[in-house]
Amino acid sequence: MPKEWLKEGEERARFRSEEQRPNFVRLEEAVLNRWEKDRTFEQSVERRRCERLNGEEEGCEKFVFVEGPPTANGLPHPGHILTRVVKDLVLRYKTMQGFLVERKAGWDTHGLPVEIEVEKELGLNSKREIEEFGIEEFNRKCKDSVFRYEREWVSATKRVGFWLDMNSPYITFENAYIESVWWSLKEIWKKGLLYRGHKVVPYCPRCETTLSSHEVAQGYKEVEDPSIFVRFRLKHEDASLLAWTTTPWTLFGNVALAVHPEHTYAKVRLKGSRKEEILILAEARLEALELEGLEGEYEVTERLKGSDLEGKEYEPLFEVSVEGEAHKVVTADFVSLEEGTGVVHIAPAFGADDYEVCKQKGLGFSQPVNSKGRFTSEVPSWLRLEGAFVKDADRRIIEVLEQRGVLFKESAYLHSYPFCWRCGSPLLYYARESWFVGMRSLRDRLLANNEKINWFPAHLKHGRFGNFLESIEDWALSRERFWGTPLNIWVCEKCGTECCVGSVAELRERATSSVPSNFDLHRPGIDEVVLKCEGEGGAGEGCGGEMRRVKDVIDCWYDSGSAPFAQWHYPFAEGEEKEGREGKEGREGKGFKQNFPADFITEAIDQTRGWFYSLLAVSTAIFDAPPYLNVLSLGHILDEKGVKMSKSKGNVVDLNSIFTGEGAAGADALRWYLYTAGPLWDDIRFSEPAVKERQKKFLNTLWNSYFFFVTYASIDEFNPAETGKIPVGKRSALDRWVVSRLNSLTQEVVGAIERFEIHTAARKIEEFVVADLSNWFIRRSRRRFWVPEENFDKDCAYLTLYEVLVSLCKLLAPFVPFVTEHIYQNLVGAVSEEEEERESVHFCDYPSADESLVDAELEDSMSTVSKLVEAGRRARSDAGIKIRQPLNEVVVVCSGEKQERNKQERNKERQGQARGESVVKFGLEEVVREELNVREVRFEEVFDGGKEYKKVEVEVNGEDGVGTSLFLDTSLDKNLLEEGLVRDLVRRVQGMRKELDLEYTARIKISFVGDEEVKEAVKNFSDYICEETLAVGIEEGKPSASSSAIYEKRWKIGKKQVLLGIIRT
RNA sequence: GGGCCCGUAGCUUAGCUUGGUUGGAGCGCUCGGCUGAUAACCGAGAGGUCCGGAGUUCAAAUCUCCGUGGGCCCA
Repeated sequence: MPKEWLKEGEERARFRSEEQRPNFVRLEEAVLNRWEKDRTFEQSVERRRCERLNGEEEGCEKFVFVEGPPTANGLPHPGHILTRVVKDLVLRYKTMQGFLVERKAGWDTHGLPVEIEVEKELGLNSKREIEEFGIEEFNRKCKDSVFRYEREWVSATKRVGFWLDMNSPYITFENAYIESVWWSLKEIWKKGLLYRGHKVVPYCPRCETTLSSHEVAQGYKEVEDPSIFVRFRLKHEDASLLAWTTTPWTLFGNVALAVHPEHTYAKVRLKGSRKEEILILAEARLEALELEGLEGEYEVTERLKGSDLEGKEYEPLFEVSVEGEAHKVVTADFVSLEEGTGVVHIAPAFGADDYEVCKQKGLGFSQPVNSKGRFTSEVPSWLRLEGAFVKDADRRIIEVLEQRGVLFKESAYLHSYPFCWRCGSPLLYYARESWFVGMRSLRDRLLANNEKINWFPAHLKHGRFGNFLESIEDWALSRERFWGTPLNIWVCEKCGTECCVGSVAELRERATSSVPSNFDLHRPGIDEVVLKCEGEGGAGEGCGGEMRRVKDVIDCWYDSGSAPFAQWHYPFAEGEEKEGREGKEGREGKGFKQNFPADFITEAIDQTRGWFYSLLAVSTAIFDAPPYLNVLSLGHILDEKGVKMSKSKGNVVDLNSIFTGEGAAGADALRWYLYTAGPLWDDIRFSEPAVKERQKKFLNTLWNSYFFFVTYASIDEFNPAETGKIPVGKRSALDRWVVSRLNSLTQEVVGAIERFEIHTAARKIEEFVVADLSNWFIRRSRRRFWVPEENFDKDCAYLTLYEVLVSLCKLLAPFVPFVTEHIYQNLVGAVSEEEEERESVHFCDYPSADESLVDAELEDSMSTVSKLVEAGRRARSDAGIKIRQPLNEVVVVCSGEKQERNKQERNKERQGQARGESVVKFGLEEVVREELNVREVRFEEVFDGGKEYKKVEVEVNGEDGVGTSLFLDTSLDKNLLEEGLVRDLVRRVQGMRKELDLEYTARIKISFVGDEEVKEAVKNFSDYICEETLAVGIEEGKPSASSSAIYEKRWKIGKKQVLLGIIRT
């Protein structure tokens, strides 16, 4: 650009020059520093809070996100990084789309896993030892432990570029949070949904604690247990029901026998060698008898349905007292015919199904085992089993059954049985008293609220999650533990009245002694608070006795399920609650009502029955509303072998090696890898080389495209602001094509992100960058940039590339926020007049497709062009003529319609010229001509090439492509050969310039030694050679002076030897 | 044991909704070409029981059923 174009005193805008091979890690760290310094994240949010729309100040629409709180008592795992970068992508995208997206961090801090970690550290082994150690101190240790790795979490979060407000997070152990949880529990209590009951839970008798399902799953072992078939004699007829069990010790707790109501049962008369008797069992399980060798020694005397057996009474096996009705046959759907006899022994103290069926049928309860897993005095004394561990008593029990003549058969049974993962004791399924939330009665509401939620992937809605809701159980809320939100129920020691305290104020009001202002609501302090019995409602009708808190804490899933309101200390936080989100007012508030329901949450698939459920459960119980409208479930990160990464397996990749150090890939590379690996809901097989590969493929190509632009734009002193707007319609076909592709791409990307098909969006962008932008547009345009003089087409090329790069930055900003920020700040920051525009790509609006710039026909034609070029190259390859050798022509044979279109395209250009517009040189034909290095491209309907022409079929999409073929003229004359030779020389000189690492604009002198043909070729094409290589001259002979400024190299071109020397001027 | 998801070249995967020429890419491998943006790129080649079986159909990677291997959640 000539200097004289500049107005006087005007500073020339220059793009900052770049390294060809950037250190992405350093680049990212620089961007992070700048974000920190400029408070870019905070600004990106605030700018949407109060934006000028149509001249009026108005807050933007909210897009509400709730952070699923992690626990910081362990290091962040690649799986956590995945959720963080997915959240970040969606939230940045929505922000750029103009939504106000606040992002409050959260920490999940309570629960058994935390306690167990601390127990390990302290060397404690049981609840009793914790109590001896002191609950206060123990809980203090727990509190410390949950932030042990906070620093690592915060730094990892920042390092991957997850913009999250970690300065004011919600923390589940804080009093305010607990108070909100208490409030919600009281709401549930007021609805009569919080009740005390029994639940059969996996229980370790040695540790005296229940185990969570996760812990149970860790401890299954294959063991051999006794398998016994036992007769239960009917009271009013001469027959026995035959039942099967693998846990003889549970027979002391027998209360009933269960049969399936629909299945057929057989009355069987045994005869032959055995003592004659009548047994009843499921017909389908008669094989149980046959296995006993009774084939042919029994006959079926009667068949009846299970329901016919209901109500029959039988004689108890042992004299154990039962509270309530007992020893009857009941029907139950869970009775299976796959094992046993179809008659199931029911002990409500030792089985969840057993407990449920007894409750339903109004039967009693018997608990002959204490909390240490030992028999109580309920067991008849003559058995001498009192105090014995239940699992050790099986042998003795079998002997007694044998003696009593009720043992029908005994064998060994190999199955998997759970053991305590910590101490190795066999677990018992054991009925414990527990507090429940009556979710079963809310089933229909849960299902109805689930209908209002969009699930990604969709199958979860009515699949895994829907099925789970269909058969929802009451929520066993209480835990007999220490570190958790204390259950806010107090019971009167005198009259048994229970009350639920819903706030700290209420606690203070009803306490018999004063509660200090900074009172910690955790155990053990809260256990000391005694209330005065004023009846349930606290209206003074109580007995006046002392009320003490039940000792339980609550399931920490309830904590995180309360996040939508508890993070705002709802309903206690004052002055922030205005209208709800649906209303027109008050959308700017920070309170619960402005942020409910959430628009979006995402976590890994294992949260389906975890957080995704606990949120819905709490929200349904209290507000009867869905807590989130869109939920994205993510897959897990597996290691290279496809095994889930976990601490215990030791296969967790240390992500620090990706974020820091020499040759590390960086956060953008990691993000891009995770986004492109596959659908987010599928598991990802993670490997570091794969991350590197993504970087090589995508980030480097993106960078190179940018680098190319910056390099040449600097040489040419191109400034988009000065060039001004050139309507896309006036630019060359190549420009119009890439702009069309960009807009098509934008359309596809936005659509894919909306469906959370992030991988589709990312892969489409990658394809565009690598194939369309870099390998086609830029490669094809190289010569357009290389022309030394000013020209309209060059301006078009620069402007087009510039615009595409800037748009691409915006399109990519949510995906790879660092490199796009860096590129954007150079491209736009260097030239834009608008202060706001310059600051950050993340303040920009997300691109939307301009459909007027999409030219499907042109895209189609270009794809045909590339097919023709491919075919031409194949033809050359077949003919053994390299691309550098110019040829006379190619002839494309295709339908008349196609030719017509081509003609139109050419006419358009000519009309443009006729109107005096700047010359648009690059039509599609031109692309083929240059790519195939031929002097002419001809289109014919029919062509018979003859033997000089190499014919190749072309595969062209669409109907008019049928029968398209290409003929390459392979004939060579002296002039063509000479030009080919010259191009070989130019190529060698360029290679030498590159080896010398010369400035792009450096001038040189060339010397050469070669045969007569070389001499003649150089003579005829010396201008061309000089122009291409920026040489001031080319001379025959060895360079006169041998100095260090001379670089000589001997080349073999075909069969010729050529010596080339270049001299810097 | 139950529910849901996944299985395509040595590896990573597209295609499956709506069945229709010869299942398409990338990495890696062999050969050739291009290149003063590129760690790239282009052309040719080698590499597939589309997990197995059955069914529906004129036609199945695609739809249905039954297996099998893996994953997740729950018993």
